[in-house]
Amino acid sequence: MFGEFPMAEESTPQGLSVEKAQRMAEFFSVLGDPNRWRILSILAIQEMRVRDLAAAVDMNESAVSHQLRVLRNSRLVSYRKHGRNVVYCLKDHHILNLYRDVSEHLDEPLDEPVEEESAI
Amino acid sequence: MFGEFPMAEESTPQGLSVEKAQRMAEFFSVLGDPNRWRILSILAIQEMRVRDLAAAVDMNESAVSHQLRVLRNSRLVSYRKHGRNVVYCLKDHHILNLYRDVSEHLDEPLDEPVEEESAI
DNA sequence: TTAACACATGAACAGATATGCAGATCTTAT
DNA sequence: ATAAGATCTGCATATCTGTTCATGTGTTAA
Repeated sequence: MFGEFPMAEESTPQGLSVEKAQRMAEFFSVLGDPNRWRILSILAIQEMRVRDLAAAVDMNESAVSHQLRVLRNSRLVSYRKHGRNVVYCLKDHHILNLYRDVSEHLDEPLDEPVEEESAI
Repeated sequence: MFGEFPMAEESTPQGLSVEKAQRMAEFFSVLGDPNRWRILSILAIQEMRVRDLAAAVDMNESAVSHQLRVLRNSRLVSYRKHGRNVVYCLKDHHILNLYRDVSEHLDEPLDEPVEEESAI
């Protein structure tokens, strides 16, 4: 199930390969920006053209365009052209699962380290 | 289910609040680094002290310690002290769900924009 | 054709981030 | 007590990232 992310013990655990870790990190970085989340959350409600999107998130149209490119490259949004307008919409709804999972995580309590007696 | 992430249409869709988007982004940023993924993936296999972890990911012990602090602050790892050693382990296994979901996403195909006839 | 509009793109700047080094803390061993 | 070991922390720095401004491309309207 976890591919390169085995749960079984080994003598020298490898974990993810550098390449896979890199790809993971690249994707999560895309969701590591608040403005991209705001854009995505609006597109989850309704598709919208760039101009209106910029107004909705109170951002420069250019900035939104730059961010939309990032989201396109990550295949999180798709788009279609309406004359001189470009309408964007949420493409991969997997993102809603991510939102839910992380939302739950953010509500979990924080706990303290445990002190033990003997050394390793 | 999605809290501030409603699916229903509105006259002026709001999407996530700036604050919620910020918290989301902060968490995803933590997973936006390849070395942190490698650390997490090893801790998913077995708990480990800092020194061995550093050797396993071929990183400076200081760098690993810095990253572990980030992971601690995000409550992704927990730790316990064994004498002068500190043993870290994966705390929140939600991360395995995230890994699975994103892994699937990364394998999805990329498609092209659709050209339409009339303007908006 | 010309002008206005919508969006994309490239360069540049400011702010954020990861890493390495040096030093500090705390623990165990001699 | 002294030394050595394991980890953490503050600082400096090189790199990355997001935004803005200016410009470019393509489309609609006059």
